[in-house]
Amino acid sequence: MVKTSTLQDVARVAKVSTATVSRTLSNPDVVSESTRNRVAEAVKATGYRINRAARSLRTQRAHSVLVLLPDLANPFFSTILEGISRYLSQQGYSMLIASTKQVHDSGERLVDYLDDARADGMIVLDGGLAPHVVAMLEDAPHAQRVLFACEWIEGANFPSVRCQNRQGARMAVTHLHALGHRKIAHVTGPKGNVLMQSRRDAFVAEIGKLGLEPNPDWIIAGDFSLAAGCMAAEAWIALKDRPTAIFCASDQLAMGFIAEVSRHGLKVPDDVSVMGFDDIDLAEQFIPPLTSIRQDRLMIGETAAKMLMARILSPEEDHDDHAAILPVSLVVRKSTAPLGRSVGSASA
Amino acid sequence: MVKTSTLQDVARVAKVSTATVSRTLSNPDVVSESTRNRVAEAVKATGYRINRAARSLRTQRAHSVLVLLPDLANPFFSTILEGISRYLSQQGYSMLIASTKQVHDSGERLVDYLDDARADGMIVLDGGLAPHVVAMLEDAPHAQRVLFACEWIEGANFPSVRCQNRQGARMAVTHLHALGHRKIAHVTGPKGNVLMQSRRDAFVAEIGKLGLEPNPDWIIAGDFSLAAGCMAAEAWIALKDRPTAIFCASDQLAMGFIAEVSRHGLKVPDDVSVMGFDDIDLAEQFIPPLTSIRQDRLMIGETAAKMLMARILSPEEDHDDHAAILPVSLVVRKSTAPLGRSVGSASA
DNA sequence: TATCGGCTTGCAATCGATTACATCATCATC
DNA sequence: GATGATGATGTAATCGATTGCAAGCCGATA
Repeated sequence: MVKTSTLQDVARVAKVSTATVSRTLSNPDVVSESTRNRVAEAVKATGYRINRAARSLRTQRAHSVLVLLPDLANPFFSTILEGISRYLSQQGYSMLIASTKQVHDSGERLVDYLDDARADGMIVLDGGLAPHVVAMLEDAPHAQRVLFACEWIEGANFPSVRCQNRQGARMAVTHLHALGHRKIAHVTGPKGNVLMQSRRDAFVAEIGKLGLEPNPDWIIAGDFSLAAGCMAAEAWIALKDRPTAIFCASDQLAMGFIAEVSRHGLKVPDDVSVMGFDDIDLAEQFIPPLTSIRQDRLMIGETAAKMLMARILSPEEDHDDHAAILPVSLVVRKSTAPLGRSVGSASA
Repeated sequence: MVKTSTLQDVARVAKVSTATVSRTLSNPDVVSESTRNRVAEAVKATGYRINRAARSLRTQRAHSVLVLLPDLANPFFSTILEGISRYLSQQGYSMLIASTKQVHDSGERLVDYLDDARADGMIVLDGGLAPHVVAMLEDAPHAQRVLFACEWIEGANFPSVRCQNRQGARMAVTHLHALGHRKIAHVTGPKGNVLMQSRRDAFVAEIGKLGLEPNPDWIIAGDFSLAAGCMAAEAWIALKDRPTAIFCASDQLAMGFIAEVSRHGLKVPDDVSVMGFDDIDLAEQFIPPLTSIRQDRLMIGETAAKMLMARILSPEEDHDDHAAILPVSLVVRKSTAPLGRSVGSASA
């Protein structure tokens, strides 16, 4: 922190009281035009910058929002952050970042961020919070200030921004079915994860709806990671009756899957069609370019920031937008292909 | 921000003055044990949380650091952020994030973060700041509070954390040379970028040192992105005399390059060896797994945070660690192979 | 002319924590 | 018993901005 001029300095130069300067800055309509000009000049002359700590103390507003990630190193979140930050900075708010793991390890409590005037609200991108942490957040008056994005907590009542996970899974199955595939497998996300559940349940439902044979062996447990994708590929290879198409719950899973089957000399999509979920930036450049379900991560971020800011700025108001469900779309690329193009001929 | 109990409340419960409570919390040694216990109990009873805005106002310390990225959506930075955040939170500091582009677009000035008491210092991951922005940062007393990581500003005097870019480029050339390659190309980073310059210069120097023919056509201008990698591949394909190995200035470039040559029916590493720089998470899972120069991004982040914190906590002291140069290492995977394994036979 | 309302502006309290300085008790020393 | 050192605690000013209230000024109205 660096010494700069204060309201007092500006007031002295403009020959008015600090009250007038403050009003000029935050509510210009109530001061006369001549004063306004004088103050504006004084501000320029002194290079005045408001002291946010002082303003926060007085107004009880931190003017910043905490974004909570399960894992900072996961590239999936970066575009969401971009969206959040874009809206926040437009509103004069700053973005604090922390990871749930780190907060936990350092012995801090999440609610501290709210309680100690560091943040006015938080956007949580982690549906895996421990129950006692959730309980603290649910306690009034914190609950008003918390919003979940992407993931959420089953049974809790926080506002949230989600994408159409079930719809995405349905689109995936429909796509593979339309290509002629009848034996379709699913590699799931991590156990207990709400996204994993939504996508898996919708997958199972859609399989049933299309009259396809449900086979428990064809639902392979994973965890969204590249490594899990590799392991899923091993599991798939070991199957006696191999599905011809795989719907992975994340792009990273799909990439790991493809990498591993390639190592075994199998080709995608010739030997097996594989698709992902998320449409991360790299999906397009992967070899083969990945068919995926696209989420608009920028919009997720912006929507989340917007909803939270609305609640922060008018806490009294009844906000009826309790959950924003954002659309997903199917992006067809090269990792999925019609059944029979070469399957059967090439079981290496 | 949410109403909580204050120092006053604790003082009342513990039947001491606020001064004593404050001392107990920040400098326990100077209060008697009995008082200390009484205060501790009162803190627990009231659920007291320090108000950071008030503390910041009084101490002139924001207890947070701004991290400035060129682009939030770039996954390269996420692990660095993890490293920074890890060290900061350990020190009781928070991490603010902004992108240079956004700050610029919103009309804010970077120095405002320092001037308005939002941050005590900043870590800049963008070497492409406009000169007038750099000039403002160089002005005392800001300069003490700014540190560059990964990239830096040529000619400016900020402390910085870098990795051995030149050494990395040398290792790359040596590796390819050892595989028998004699015609080696380089796809560069963006024009004007300091990393691009370091890597390119070291590349050129090493080519000369090994007695290889320098060919200006074999230095292809890129910009670290996937798309640029694709375009570089086009350029390479169009060459009459094609180099047999390509050293790309980033992994994304290498991935784009490989994707594009694959689309043209060429194989990596059979038809051409390609390697990247950075060793991002995905490099290992790419097909083929990417040979790369590894930077320890977690350590870059931690080191940067540590150096900056040292300067923030004792600004008087003379810090002699002006630039930390972190080691890189060669990670050999499947995208590079000995010359002649099949080159020449397969110019499809 | 006295009164009133509207518009501007100033005074001063306030937000919550820190800290220089003063005070007080205790105990050792001469 | 006076003196002073030591340690523990309290008093009150302070950081810089905001805002309720009061006051001053103006012209309009009765």
